[in-house]
Amino acid sequence: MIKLTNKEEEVMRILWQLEKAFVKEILPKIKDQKLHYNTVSTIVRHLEDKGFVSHKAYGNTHQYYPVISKEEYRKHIMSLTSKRFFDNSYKSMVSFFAQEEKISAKELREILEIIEKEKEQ
Amino acid sequence: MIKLTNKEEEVMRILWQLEKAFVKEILPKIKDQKLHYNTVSTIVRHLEDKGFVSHKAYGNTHQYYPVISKEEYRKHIMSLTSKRFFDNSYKSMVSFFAQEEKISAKELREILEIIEKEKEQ
DNA sequence: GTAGACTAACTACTTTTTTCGTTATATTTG
DNA sequence: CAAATATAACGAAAAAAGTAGTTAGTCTAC
Repeated sequence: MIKLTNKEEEVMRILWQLEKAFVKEILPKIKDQKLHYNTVSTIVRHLEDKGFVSHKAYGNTHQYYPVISKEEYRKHIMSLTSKRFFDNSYKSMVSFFAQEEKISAKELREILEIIEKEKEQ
Repeated sequence: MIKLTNKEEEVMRILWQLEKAFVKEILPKIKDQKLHYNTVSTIVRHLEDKGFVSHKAYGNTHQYYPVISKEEYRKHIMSLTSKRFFDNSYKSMVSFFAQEEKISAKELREILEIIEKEKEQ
């Protein structure tokens, strides 16, 4: 999977949230910064070139939607992150969260319960 | 904390691994690509400007070492990632790993045990 | 001490990413 | 249909990141 630039990733997150959107709907969702309409339009077209989004045309205006799902991309990103910072071990990543108290024993137990239930079926 | 570029991050990972290094020791550790000595030297100096590394001079040559620890940076990166892709919830990140079978029930239980042991003390 | 090897600093060029002006086309309103 | 408005596409400028040549200084070995 091709790496997205920062701005491309930001627009993708907006598209995942909105599910489908016109450029002018994406525009006000961009944080920290007021971008030009054409800037966003260009970014979206780049995303289309890279195969991350597609569009449905209504006359002259395009409604864009994700082709790559948030789940697929997350998987890819987390795989990179685990490689880069945790010796490719998700277990050590989760241990790290536990040590940093980003996740509690209670939450871990809740997740465990869900897994075990699924196994039974 | 300032965001590092891709190459800067790669060099930081090498410095975290080596703990301290001269440019010529970093050079052969760079993957996928043969970089020019000066390129790496420039990257390291950028890292110094950004406050991520410092150096000890031996005459004219500099031995560089991390000032920001791997743990600090990981914390920062994981916080960003959880915000961007998991609605700021580490629990849903870990659930995601479980669903994708990146981590097993057994491993989760092992982590749990460690936490609970620590609590007792 | 002088030639050769090595290094950091500086500088400039290249590539990638981000930004937006211009244009052409379509749509809406009167 | 004409004027006003909106949009996509294009293209190019600006900014950021990546790369490496040149220079000047230091060290080493003769």
